[in-house]
Amino acid sequence: MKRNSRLSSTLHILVHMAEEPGHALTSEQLATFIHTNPVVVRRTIAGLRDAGIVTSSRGHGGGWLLGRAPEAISLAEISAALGETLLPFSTEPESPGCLVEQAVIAVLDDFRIAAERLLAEKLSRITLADLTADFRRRYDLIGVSSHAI
Amino acid sequence: MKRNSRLSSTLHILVHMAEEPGHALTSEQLATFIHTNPVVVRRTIAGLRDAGIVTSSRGHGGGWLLGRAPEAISLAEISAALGETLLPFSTEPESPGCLVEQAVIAVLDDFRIAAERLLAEKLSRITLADLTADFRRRYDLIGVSSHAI
DNA sequence: CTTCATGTAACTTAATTAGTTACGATATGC
DNA sequence: GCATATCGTAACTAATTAAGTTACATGAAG
Repeated sequence: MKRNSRLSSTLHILVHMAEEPGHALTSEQLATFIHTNPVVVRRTIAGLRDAGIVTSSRGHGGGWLLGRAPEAISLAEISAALGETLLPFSTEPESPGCLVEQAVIAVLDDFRIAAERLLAEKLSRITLADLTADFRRRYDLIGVSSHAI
Repeated sequence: MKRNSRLSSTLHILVHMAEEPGHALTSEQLATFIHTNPVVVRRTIAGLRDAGIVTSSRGHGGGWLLGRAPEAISLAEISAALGETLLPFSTEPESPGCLVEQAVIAVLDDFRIAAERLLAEKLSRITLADLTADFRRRYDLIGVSSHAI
C-alpha cells in the first residue's frame, strides 16, 4: 500500500466486502486485496468501525462486515472516518505577530473551509453502491475479477 | 518552514515583495520572513520564476521582484507554479487487473478531476492584491508589522 | 481448551521533505 | 581587473511521517 492511497485502498476493500454481503472477511483476506498486511488493514479501517461503516467480530468465523447497506455509505463519511484532510496545505501560523502572515492565513483559511465544505458535499453524493455498480458494469463486460499480481 | 506550508510561506513572501514594489529582496531577506534559509527559498520559488510570477537577478543589488502587478497574480497560478497537488489522495493502480480497483479508481479520478477544476477556479479568483489589501486593513488597524519571533 | 480472529502497543524500515554545505556563474562597483 | 554580492544547483544530512512488522493480550466458536 503506497503512501496517500488510504482512501482508494479502503474503497477497494469496501467494494470487495459489498460484493460478499453477509460473509465476514478477515483482515488477512482484506490485506491481500491491497497488498499489505493484516495489521495495517485493521489500523486503517479502525476509524470506519467507530463510524459504524463496518463492524468487526473476533474469533472463529469472525472478520469484517459492512455496517449498513452500500447505498447508505457515502465517500464523504469514509473519508472523514479515515481522518484524511481533503486539502493538504497547512494554515498554521509560524511567525506569530506578523500581520502579513495573519492576512495570508486568514484568506487561505477562508478558502480551505469553503473548499472542504464543497468537496465533502460532492463526496457525500457518491456512495459505495455507485462503486459496486461501476464494478458490475466492468465485470459484465469483461467477465474477470482476477487479482492477478 | 514546516511541512505542507509551502503555499502559505510562498504567499507570505510574495506579499512582502508586493509591499516593496521595485525593490529587489534577496533570498536571505525572504528566508528570514519564513524562518528558513536562502537555499530553501530559492528552491521553493524557482517554479514561480519559470511561470513569470517573479523575476530574479544576480550580483550586487540583485534579488527577487514580482514579475507583474499583484492584481494579475492569482493563487491558482502560484499553487500550480509550486507544483502542489490540491488534492492529496493517490489514484495510481496498485493491483493491475483487478476490476474492483479499476472501478474505484475510475470514480475517484472523475471526482479528483472535477474537484481540481473547481478548486483551481476558486483560487483563480483570489489575487495577490487581495492578500495585500487584507494585510493593509490589519496594518491600519493595529499599526505594527513586526516580525517578532 | 484449542484455534482463530481482532485490538493495540512498540519497534523497524522506507520515503519524503526541509535544512545545510559547497561551489560555480554572473552582475555591480570600486 | 578584482573584490563583493547574489543567484543556481548539486550533493549531502537530518527530521518527520507513514507503512510494515512483531508480539501478545482479548475474546468468540467449536
